[in-house]
Amino acid sequence: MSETVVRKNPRRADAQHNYDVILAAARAAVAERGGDIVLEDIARNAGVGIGTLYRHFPTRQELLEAAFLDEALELRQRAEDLKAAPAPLDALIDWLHLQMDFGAHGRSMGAAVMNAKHTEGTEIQIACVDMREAGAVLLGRAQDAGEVRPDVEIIDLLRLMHGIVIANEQAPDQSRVNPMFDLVIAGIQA
Amino acid sequence: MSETVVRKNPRRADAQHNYDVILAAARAAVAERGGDIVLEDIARNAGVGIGTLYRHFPTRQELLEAAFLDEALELRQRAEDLKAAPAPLDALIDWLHLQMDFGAHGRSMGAAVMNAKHTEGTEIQIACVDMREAGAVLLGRAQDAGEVRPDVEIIDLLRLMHGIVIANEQAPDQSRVNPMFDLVIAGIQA
DNA sequence: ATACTATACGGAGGTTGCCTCCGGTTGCAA
DNA sequence: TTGCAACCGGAGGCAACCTCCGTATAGTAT
Repeated sequence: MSETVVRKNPRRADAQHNYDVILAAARAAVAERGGDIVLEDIARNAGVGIGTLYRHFPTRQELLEAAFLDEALELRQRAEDLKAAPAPLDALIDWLHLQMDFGAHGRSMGAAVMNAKHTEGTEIQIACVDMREAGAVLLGRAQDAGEVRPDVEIIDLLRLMHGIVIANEQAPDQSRVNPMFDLVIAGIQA
Repeated sequence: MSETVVRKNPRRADAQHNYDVILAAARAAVAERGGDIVLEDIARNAGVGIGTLYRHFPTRQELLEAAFLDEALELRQRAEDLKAAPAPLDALIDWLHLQMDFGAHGRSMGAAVMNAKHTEGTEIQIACVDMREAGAVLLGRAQDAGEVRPDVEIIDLLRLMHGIVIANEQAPDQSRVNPMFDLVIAGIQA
């Protein structure tokens, strides 16, 4: 959750410290308010000036991406764990459920994490690709087992999970989430 | 597109005129910029003060809803038209495609139009309910024909359409939209 | 035609959040 | 210890939101 991120060209100790503190504050804020965080609040909670925040995270997007890095890593790990599960389709389903849970404050995460189209080599970009590839393995297993149609692609599934979350985000009742999910699952089965 | 909206307690002629002009400006803006319209631009283009805009549309949401009223009406009409189509499932599919096209600038519309949970009796609320019910008829026909599973609900389909649109909104390539759509369609079939 | 008033107009200005810029500060290597 | 590259931080400019209230006028009553 809060391991110090190591950088290629090492920064000064104070800079690294501020980076960590800001990131921690951002994570806390995202956890409770979702993606519509107020950057100046983050800075204040972190005990740094707004300028410092912007130096470390030039865009709101970058801050969000950094805040979600852990989630991407964990989702990848969960996929790894599920590779050994006996029922490939169930494993895939479980993992897709996790996708929705993790992206619960979805709008924010979605844009940041779902697409790995960002500047090559970013930590978050790599993490996203890894996560997606791990998911692709789960999908592949289910396909090899003949449980899922071979033409289904992991990116579509991930985006659908994301779509389900945000389409229900401002709805008062979350009761449609599961039916929608089941409908998608029905759609991928062989 | 621009029929004068009649109101219960008639307003002054100048007020009605301004209402119409503002709405026209809002529709134009929405058509080209999507939901992230700038209210002061709308007012300027309409040739009224910002105060006047806010009197007629106290919240951004209300303005958007009013701007999308036509689309909801047209979607309802399209559903009516498709009721006579020979192939029920194809008719449903066509209509769902229309949903995506109309909601193309989706984020804005989505919240406003997809849910009919707003204050009872609003024009837009009624229009949404009507639209959805018209869609439900299409769905029902496909179900009666044995082409779609009987447990599918129209609300889930609409939200999935919405979800597909917004999940792809910030993606550079729209190429996943159709696969995702097809996947959903596969999921509803009997 | 005139006067009256409920209704409507409009924009100045307060608020919030975004982001930049640059004078001052400081870690750290020599 | 010193010098400077790296870093800090917040003042301030900007954009958009929204409110408030003095002014204007449509519609009506006389």
